[in-house]
Formats: sequence, structure tokens, C-alpha cells
Amino acid sequence: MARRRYVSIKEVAARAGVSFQTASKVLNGGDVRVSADTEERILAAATELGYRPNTIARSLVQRATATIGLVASDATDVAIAQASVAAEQAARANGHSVLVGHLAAGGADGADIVRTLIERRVDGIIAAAPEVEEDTEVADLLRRYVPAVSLQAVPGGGVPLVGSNHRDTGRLAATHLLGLGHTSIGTVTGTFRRRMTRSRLHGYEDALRAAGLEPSEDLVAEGDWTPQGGATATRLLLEHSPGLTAIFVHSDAMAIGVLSALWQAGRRVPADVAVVSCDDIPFAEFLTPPLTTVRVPLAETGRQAVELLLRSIAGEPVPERTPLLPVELIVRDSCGGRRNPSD
Amino acid sequence: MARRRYVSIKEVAARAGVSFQTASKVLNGGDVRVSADTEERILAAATELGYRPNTIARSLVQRATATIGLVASDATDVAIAQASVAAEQAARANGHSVLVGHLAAGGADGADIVRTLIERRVDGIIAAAPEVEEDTEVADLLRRYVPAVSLQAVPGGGVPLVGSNHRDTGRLAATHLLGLGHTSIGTVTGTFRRRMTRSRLHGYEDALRAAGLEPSEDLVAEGDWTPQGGATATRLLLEHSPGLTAIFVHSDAMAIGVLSALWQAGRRVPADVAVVSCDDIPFAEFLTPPLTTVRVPLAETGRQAVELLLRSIAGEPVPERTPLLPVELIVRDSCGGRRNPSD
DNA sequence: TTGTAGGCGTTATCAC
DNA sequence: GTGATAACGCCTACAA
Repeated sequence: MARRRYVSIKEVAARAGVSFQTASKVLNGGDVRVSADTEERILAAATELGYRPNTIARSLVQRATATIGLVASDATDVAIAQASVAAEQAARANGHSVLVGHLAAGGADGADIVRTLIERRVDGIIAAAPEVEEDTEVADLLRRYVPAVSLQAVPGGGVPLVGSNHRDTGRLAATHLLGLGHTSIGTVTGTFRRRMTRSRLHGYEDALRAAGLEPSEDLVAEGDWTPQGGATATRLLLEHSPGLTAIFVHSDAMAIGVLSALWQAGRRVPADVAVVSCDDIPFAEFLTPPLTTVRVPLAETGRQAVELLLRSIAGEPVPERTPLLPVELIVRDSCGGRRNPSD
Repeated sequence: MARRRYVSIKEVAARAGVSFQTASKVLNGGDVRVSADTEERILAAATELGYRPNTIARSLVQRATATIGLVASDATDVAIAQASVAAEQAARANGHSVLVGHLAAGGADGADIVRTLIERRVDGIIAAAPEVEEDTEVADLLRRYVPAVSLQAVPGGGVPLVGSNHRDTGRLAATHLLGLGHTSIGTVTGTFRRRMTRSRLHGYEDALRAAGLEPSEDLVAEGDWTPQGGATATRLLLEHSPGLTAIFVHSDAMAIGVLSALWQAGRRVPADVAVVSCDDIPFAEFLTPPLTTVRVPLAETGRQAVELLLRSIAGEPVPERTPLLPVELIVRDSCGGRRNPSD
């Protein structure tokens, strides 16, 4: 396995019988002013030698790496993964590479990751890790050193935000359940620390109030985004409000646990309890029963983050708030049909 | 938002009143021979100025980037994601950064991704994308240009492989079902193109034969790793072998679809049909019913890939085949208890 | 149309 | 102990 030595532009130039600067010129395309003959010789030499430019050297002189950093969540969270994958693909489509850092379990190493990214001179950073929402050190780094875009609120602001309309998400879900005739609607939320959770909760409350119902504390249980936590929260909910007939869950991942807990408690879904969730991750449709859920444009969020970041890197002014992406209700079996009011 | 200009080592040196070479020496630690006084001055200057070394420049002279490339699957596949996340964390724990590239849907751009990684002079590459299993161009690049480790077979070999024992996986699952008294055991496989699928199938056949049963074509249906595909394959299986009492599924993701299809067909799990799967992704335990599955050490695979790659980068000889990681059966409800032989 | 000079920020080698 | 000199591979003027 003799590893191939990298060939430099000088060797290409030598083989083509020109100076390496000339070779550089034609190899980088653009507005070259060389004879068609030499151009051809250079190109030929390059392919024969298998020349691959050394991006490192180029970055040094250009003071730009065509690389963006991505701070991602540890959680092998499908929803976040969708956004990151889409972001990476979008970046690559625009000639940029992506350097990732996944937070460790606690999320305490966010600043370390960002510092590493900065040392590597990424042109910009996308923060796609909820754990960072309260990390002032990360926020500070992002504000001061490098163009950045975040998928979640950043303490102190100053970093453009992209995302979807979480309040609408809660509103849409609850309104649908209300429309089906439910009046006792519980909710298994995400962690309260997250702004997204509070927005979704507000949306849910908006809907209840609009229907003349007063939100009750007994109908709210905090989850932690895991199926496990969803199950636990559901048991709590069932204990405090045995009469509930519907649950709005703040993520499909938790909904798995919710369905599981309901099943174990002997409640049929949707016959006894209707369930509506958020995200619409790929397997939502294949749960038992198929999940009604508010689709959140995760991939689109990732793409938009890249687009915004590249604009920022290019020096264009970017607004700190862009319009929230719209969400959409996907109706499946888990919420059943219209409820008989006499139930 | 005045962005902070990066401060160079020369500025640090100037502020400390020494040459930049001296500053470089102490900043990089190691066996420095400078007076404690100057050392202190330099360190102080560095922190005051907020000096962050420029990794790009360092890489140029050292001809090493402390970066590894990761070719990942497009599929927001939870199993693969676990391995990649673990790999990234392990790499970072060893002072390396990770540059990722996610294949597009078809997986046709594998070579492009690898070439980009090579141009960026990554020190090594980890291939974690099944789509690449048949890509000779990628295999060639990996063999010739850069140390590499793969999580799946590579055409032509020459690239060290890490992974778990897939044959044992199939054997373990089928043996368990046989032990429960099942004699008509269907299997929803992964795509036949993948070696892993064939290994798991062989393991399954091993177990059947060991129990004196002859594998039947009617009991095998090919899936495509998605819940969707799992559901379709299950319907096929039910059609060809209505009498089956158990199904071995090649991935938890597909198992979601299998459960869904069985449910729709009116077959109770595990009462009518027992289900055993592979992977043990985080939510396997929360499906309805909780999934019995063969746990595959995904994260460990990722870590081992990094370890091997770093050794290879360091110039140590690495074996092309390392011992396969062991798998373990996790028994939950989806396979029920011992079957009454008179059923 | 082509080549020359200078520099990007760092590390390495070797005098002093 | 410290600093000068060279080099890493490339690009961007500018001169020829």
C-alpha cells in the first residue's frame, strides 16, 4: 500500500514547461490570458500527474477556508440529525466543507468545540445544539469571532436565528384536537428550559383560550425529549388527570414513549386517548398507530441556516430574525375521528 | 458586531518582547529551554491578546491536519448516526477534528466527497456509508491516497474493516426463536447487495439447519432498511407463508414497519407472531410492544474505527481484519414466551 | 502572454 | 536561552 505522494503545482508547471504561477492561473480558471497551447499543456500535465490542489496552502493565503463549523447535539436525535445532514449537503453544494463537533452528554464542552472550530479558521459556524441555548460562553464566542447562525435562541442575541414557527405548532395541534371535540387535552412538553418548548406551550394555551378553556397545570407534564421521558410524563399526566382524552406531545421521539405508556396503562389510541405530536420524523407514519403530527421543516431549516451563513460570510448584512418557517399538520390515525360530545 | 481580528504569534511575541520563534516554542509546550521569566511574559501576552494559533498555517508546515474525514450515509439512519457521532467524539478526544460528507440520496457522489476530503488533506478517512460498498472508485481512492478504515466491505479490499459479527447476529436471533418453540420463522432482510445482509441471513440459516429445519425461500423477504420497506416485506411474507409464527428483522428501523404491518393485518405481537430484530437503537425498548433485538455495538464500532485509523495514521501497521465485535440478545416483549408446541 | 517578487502564519533547524 | 533563516504550497500583484 505505497501511499501516493501529493503532487504540487510546481511539478505540474515543470512538466508543462511554464512557471508555477502560470500554472496556478490556468488551473484556477477565471479570466486567464494564456495561449491555448500552454493552457492545454498545463491541463494535460495536471491530469497526468493527478494534481490535487492543496487546500491548506490556499486557505492560508486567502484567509478563508471554505469550511463551516457545525456544533451539533450529542443526542442522536433524529430531528436534529435531519437538519445537520441537510446543512452539510447544502454547504457542499456551495463549495464548502463542514467540520462537525458533537457535544458530549452534558453539553458542557460547547465552548471547547467552538474554540477548536475557530482555531481551524472556519469561515462561519452553525449552532444546531439545544444544549447551547443557555451557554453564554458559546454565545460570546459566536458573536465576537466568526459569522454564525443558530437554530435556537442564543443568550444575549447577536446571532441570527433560523427555525420554524413553534407557537403555530402548538396552536395547530391543540386546535385540531379541539376541533375533534376534545376538551380535556394534556400535553407532554419538551424541557421547559428550551424556548421552543415554551413557544409550543403558548401555542397550545392560545388554542385552548380561543376555545374558551382555561389551561390547567394538571394537564402539563414536562418531558426530556426521550421516549423514556415521554413515557414517564404520560404516567404523571394520567395520574393527575385521569379524565383526559387527548395528548399533545412536543416531539415524535417522546411520542413513542407516550404511546407505549398509554398502551401499558390500558388506554387505546385513539379510541380512549388521541395523540398529536410534532416533527414528523421518517417513522412517525409507521408507529402503532400511525402518528398525527405537525410537520416541522427540519431539512429546510438546515438549508436556510447555510444560506444565511454564506451570505453573512460574504459580507452581506443578515437580519437577526428571518421569517419563521411554516409548519403543517399531518393527520394520521393517532388522533382518531370526531369525538361524540356525549362521551 | 465588529468581528475580532485574529492575533498572530508575532504580535504575542512583540508584546512579550521576544522573537516569534521563542514565543512559538513556549506556546507549544514541550521541552522548552527558556527562562521562567520570559515564559511567563509570553503566556501572559498570549492570554491578554486572546491568541488562538492558526491551525491552517501549522498544518501547512507540519504536513498534517489533525483532521479525519468521515464519509457518512445520507440516510438519517439512527444506527449509522450513532457510529458517526461516537467516532467524532473519539477523534476529538484524541485531538483530531472531523470533516463530514453525507452522500446524496443515490450515493453516487461518494468519490466526489472523498476527493474533496483528500484535497483538504485530511490525515485519514473513515467510510461509514453502506452505499459505498460497491463503489470501486471510492475504494481505489481510499487505497491509494490516504489511510482509511471502513465500516463495511470495500471492493478489492486493502482497507481495514471494523464491525460486529453479523453472522452471530442472525444466529442469535433465530436460535432464540427456535428455542421458544417456533418452527416457521420468516425473515425481513436488509438489501441483498449488502454483505451484512447476507451474513445475517447465513446466521439465520445456520440456526435453522442446526435445528433440523431447511430454510425456505418463501420465508425470506428483502427489505430496504426503511420502515416502509419493512412493512411491504412483511405483507409479502404473510402472503407467501400465512402460517409463520415469528419474524427475524434485519434492523430496528424496519421492525417499526413490520410491527405496523402485522398490526394492520390483525396479527397480534407476540401472541400471533413473535418479532426479533437487530441494532437496539434507543427507542427499540419503547415500541409497542417493546422490541426484542440483538444489540449491535454501534458506538463502539465508531470508536474502534477511530482508534484503528489513528494508529494507521501514526504509521503503525494495522491488520486488514480486526476481530468482529460481539453482539448480544436483548429480550423484551415482542417475542413473547415459550410457545405451546401444540399450537 | 508570461514570469518575478512578496507574503499568508507557523514550525524546524541551527547558529549565536 | 534566544533569534535568524528557511520552508510548507499557494495566490496576488506587478513587471517584463
